[in-house]
Amino acid sequence: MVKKITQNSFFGQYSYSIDTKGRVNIPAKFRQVLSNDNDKTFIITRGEERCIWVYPLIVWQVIVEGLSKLSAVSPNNRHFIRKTTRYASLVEYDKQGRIMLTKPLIEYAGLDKEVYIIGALNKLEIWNPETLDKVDSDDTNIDALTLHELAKEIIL
Amino acid sequence: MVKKITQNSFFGQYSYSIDTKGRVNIPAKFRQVLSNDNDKTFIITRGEERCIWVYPLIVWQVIVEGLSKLSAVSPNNRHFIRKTTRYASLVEYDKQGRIMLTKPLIEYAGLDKEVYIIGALNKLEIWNPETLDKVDSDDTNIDALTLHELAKEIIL
DNA sequence: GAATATTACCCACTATTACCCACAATATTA
DNA sequence: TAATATTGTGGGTAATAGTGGGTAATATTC
Repeated sequence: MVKKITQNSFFGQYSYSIDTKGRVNIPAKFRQVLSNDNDKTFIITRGEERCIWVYPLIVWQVIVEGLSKLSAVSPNNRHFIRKTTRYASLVEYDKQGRIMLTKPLIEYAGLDKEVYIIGALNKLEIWNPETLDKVDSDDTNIDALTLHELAKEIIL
Repeated sequence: MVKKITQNSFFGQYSYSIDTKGRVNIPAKFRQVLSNDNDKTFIITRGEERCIWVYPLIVWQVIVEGLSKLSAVSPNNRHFIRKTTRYASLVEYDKQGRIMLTKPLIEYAGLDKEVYIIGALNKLEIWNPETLDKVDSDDTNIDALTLHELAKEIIL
């Protein structure tokens, strides 16, 4: 039995392949820490930097709640809400543990046969390996000083 | 019964071997000081300088808590979270007290049959002996001033 | 409504992992 | 010192995981 403490908490990088039908396996390690009330259901949507974000149903619901509290009067908020929900799609995994990705999302993330699936705490990310490596090595967006501050607060 | 004060606190260096299935024994001395709530579970991940870091579940949990407080909206935070969690993997030790290392981590640390397992306070480190010796004798990375500062803070 | 594409639901095969049991070497206890 | 328990290491086997594909049901298009 899986510990409560690790539920819906994902980390690690895995290499998987998409088949001709657009299906990808959800890594077994991730399926094992899903809380039961997710009911095999994920929400897939556009992530930042050309990846696909995969949220367990329960986690997604919390996000929606948060969004609904944002006032729709502010243009910023409206934009953020639209951006987050517009490309979202609900999927269930099959007997073999695979979900089917939508064509628009596959295209958005530029996915080929091989993909990386990485755990990002409350969600998963699906990447074209090349894209991830590029984003990873490109630290022009990253402020080294802030990183250093973060590292001081969180003892590794 | 083990004293609270020594729980999840590791010291010393041991020599062990990895078998053909990628399993390594967790030294008995280390298993004995694990707090029960770890439930035989570790998180293994990439360490600095080509070693593998092995965190008891409870220790890791504190790190994750810190990370969860960071918003994913900031690129800096996303980068830091991904960097920290990307190569992590949850493992349990078996009846014989062994954990199974993942292929990517074995490769990263350049592990052969023989390894050193050393206690590093809140975590363990698994090294290829050659790599450790090299890192150990090469102190060009060490900033003497920082060492001096550390020595002032921590009475040895 | 017919033709075509898409999806849901099976089944099958292979590689990997989890779960045993075994045993020698070392440590502990009587 | 003899007996017993623990530790480190190896290996066999059943179960699981990852991947591919067939086909019937459903949806879409003309």
